[in-house]
Amino acid sequence: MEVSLEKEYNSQKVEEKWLNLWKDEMYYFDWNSKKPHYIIDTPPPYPTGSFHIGNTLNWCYIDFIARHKRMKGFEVMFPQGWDCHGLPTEVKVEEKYGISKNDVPREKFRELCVAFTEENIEKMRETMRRMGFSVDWSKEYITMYPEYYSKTQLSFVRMYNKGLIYKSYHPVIHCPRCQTTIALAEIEYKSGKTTLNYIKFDDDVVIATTRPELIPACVAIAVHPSDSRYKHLVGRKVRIPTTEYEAEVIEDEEVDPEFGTGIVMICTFGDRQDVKWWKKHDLELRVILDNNGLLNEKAGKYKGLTIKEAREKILEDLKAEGRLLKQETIDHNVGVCWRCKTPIEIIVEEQWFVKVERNKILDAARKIKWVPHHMLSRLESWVEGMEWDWVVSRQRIFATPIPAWYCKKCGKIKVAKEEWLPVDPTKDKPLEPCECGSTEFVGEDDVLDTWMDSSITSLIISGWPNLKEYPTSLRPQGHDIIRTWAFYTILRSIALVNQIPWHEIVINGMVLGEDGRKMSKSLGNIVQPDEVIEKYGADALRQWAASGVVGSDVIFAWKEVIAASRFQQKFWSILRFTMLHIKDYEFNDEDIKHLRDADRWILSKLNKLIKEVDEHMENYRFGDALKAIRSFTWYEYADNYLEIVKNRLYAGDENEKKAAKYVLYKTMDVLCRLIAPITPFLAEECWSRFKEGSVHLQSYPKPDEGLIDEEAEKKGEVIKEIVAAIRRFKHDKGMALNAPLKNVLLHLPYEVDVRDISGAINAKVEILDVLPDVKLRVKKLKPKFGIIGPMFKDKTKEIVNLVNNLSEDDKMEFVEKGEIEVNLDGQKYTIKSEWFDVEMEKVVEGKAIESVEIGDVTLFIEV
RNA sequence: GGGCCCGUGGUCUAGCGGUUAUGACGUCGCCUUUACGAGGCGAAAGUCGCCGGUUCGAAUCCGGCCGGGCCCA
Repeated sequence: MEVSLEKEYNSQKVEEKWLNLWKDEMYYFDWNSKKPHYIIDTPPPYPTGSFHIGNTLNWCYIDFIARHKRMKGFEVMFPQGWDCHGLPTEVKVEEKYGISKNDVPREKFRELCVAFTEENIEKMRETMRRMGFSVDWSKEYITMYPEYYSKTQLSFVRMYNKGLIYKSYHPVIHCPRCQTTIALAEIEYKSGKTTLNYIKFDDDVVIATTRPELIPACVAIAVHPSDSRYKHLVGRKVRIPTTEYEAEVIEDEEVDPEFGTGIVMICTFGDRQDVKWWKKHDLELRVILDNNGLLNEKAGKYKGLTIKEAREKILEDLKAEGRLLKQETIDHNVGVCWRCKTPIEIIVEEQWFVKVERNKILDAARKIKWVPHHMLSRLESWVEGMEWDWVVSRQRIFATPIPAWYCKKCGKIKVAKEEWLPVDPTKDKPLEPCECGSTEFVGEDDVLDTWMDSSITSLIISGWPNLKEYPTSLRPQGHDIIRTWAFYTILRSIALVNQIPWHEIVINGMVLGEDGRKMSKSLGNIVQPDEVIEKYGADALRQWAASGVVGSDVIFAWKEVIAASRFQQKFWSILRFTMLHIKDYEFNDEDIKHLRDADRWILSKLNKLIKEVDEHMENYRFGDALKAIRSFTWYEYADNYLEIVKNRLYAGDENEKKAAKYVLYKTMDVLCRLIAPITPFLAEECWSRFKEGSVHLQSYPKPDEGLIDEEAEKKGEVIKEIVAAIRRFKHDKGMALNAPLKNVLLHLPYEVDVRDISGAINAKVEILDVLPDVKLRVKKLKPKFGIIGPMFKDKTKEIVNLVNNLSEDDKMEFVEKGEIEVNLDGQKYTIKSEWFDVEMEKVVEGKAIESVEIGDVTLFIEV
């Protein structure tokens, strides 16, 4: 075993070394293991090609949990998936090859997307491996491969057969540029300016609209029921300008009387509010916009125009008729396609829908433990506000095909049988004829929303359709996808197996840039994990990740990473010191009999630390866990204990040394294991220098209750305080800290081991039985408000002041007798000294020695 | 406009009814003390966003306001 350690901890060298030595098999999950199982439904990232710092935070949390649980004796499944399908890749591939998806055969385009995604996945895997995540790579799943998407299709078939999926005409959100339907969750809102037009429909009916091009689609006119200006209009039929249609004036609470004229036209459809009103008032449907973005014959003479052209033309016509009364510029928010930022439209099309059973989902969500709990309300308010079912059909190519056909003869829908899967209806045929006897079909060329793939991850990792066990233990994810991934997963789990998907969900925050704002290219505040790893190593980045609070957004801070790497150096120096002294030491539990006060003190603290850290880890408080480890290691163990036992280690007798070495060995053993989930490389390297095997295959430390000893802690604290007081004394006197002192005399009301004190301060230490010429004095009377407050209520402050203002002699008498009588507002009160914490002080008069007070200890120092 | 979260030394943060408000970074002194100078010892620095209320007592609980963030409309 190597005993001399290099002075500097080189994280790059160490981390690369372990990346080469560790085997993937260390983290393989075994269904047959007798240990309790812990299954994590990890997020399958979208393969953009770069594993960003937000992913890093999320995966650090997962890895802390996985490693901790493993060491606690669980068989942990930490799978890794990739959510591949979707528009972003289609767009990238189009850019890369300079083509449009319709320029090549569907199959060819799909192949290009697959190849592109495979490269991206490989890049992201590299970063993940470099971070030291204990992923079970044998459980990797990739949603674009048939073995995965056939399960997506299976889930579709089963939900269709249960009546949970249907086809229907419905208003849907449509991106005119991408030529596809998008989900509510895919809308982004951008603020901007627009023109509000005041248009006269009738002499006393003037509406305000930002969408004049939709006037031909106007199916009603609405006013607020309590708007006295327009009471008389309700029920009147008004001719709609530019058309032959008429619309009735109706009342609705949701009309904003402050906006425009307080009269609003309802169109099918200008925005989601129109859809709500259309449904609520059972209005006519007059769709004037086709999904190619052009107006149709229902728009009359405006047929064939684009939205923009129609707007100009209609405004021009209205102006000519004298109907355009006023135009003003206003701020408004416009819904845009999240991908291409084109303003979205609402159109009516036949689509596939998944039923949203709101109450079932809410019941299920409430059975899951949410960490932090308030994240549940985000899901609740989302679900409660849902107006439409989930549109799952998309007009794209790179996605899971919808396994359905339409009979050419009778038009009936034919959904695939389970055993036919996977299928691609654009090239495969159903294996049985239609009920009408026909064998002629048209394959569905719409595909499924990507969330249909990724919302069954909890099921897939559990072996579905042959579930091995369910629900899973944990879902770790960001709060940005509560309304999508979390919501859809719960929906699907209920729909398919009628169970919650996980027992717990832990939500991580977003990573903000150093300026406290969301990381974005335009702000130039992006930090890539690879850059941090290159400079300070994965462990330092992992410590940064641990330092936040789960659920809160975390600011990326280089100084945190630097502080983390300094701690690693400190840890390493402690190991160096340890190895220097224990190289010839055989660990022996018998040596416990040689322990001195200082040893028992630090061991007691160490065992309390174990309890504390484990509790923090169990509750996902990684920041608190790391903080506890750091402050114990640095400020208790290194700064105090090691300084105190140095003299014993260098100059003590055999038994004195044995005790200290016992502590050195034990503490390093525990610290390596405690910190292993957070800094796996550092822990492994340190472990390997003094023990066999991998620290990651050890058990998490368990507290030894027998070593938790309040009495020892009290004595240890006194030793520490005395040593610190002497240091301070020397510092104040301008002496070197190791300068010898003639003599130190101690007076204290209990026995304490002076061996280490003497060694640490470089002086002879004697215990005095009797105090020399000193005077006792009451230094402080600290009121116990918990007792006095309720007793004296509003008199409390005055009582406390009275006591504090007593003369020195009276205070002394008060403490000696245990009570005193005071007058307040002519009333007498008896005050007991036990209602106060009494601090005494000793004063030496006219002596050539200095005295220092620490608690109930008096120090006399002869220089 | 709605929901949720958050305002504590220069910066970030702990505390969430009871002493003199925690810690880190930074700042300022001092120190070649044989693991670590990326270290050690010590010091200065805060009217706990503002205004009310509850209470003997509020950073902490309640209400309002102001400011920030996230998600949504």
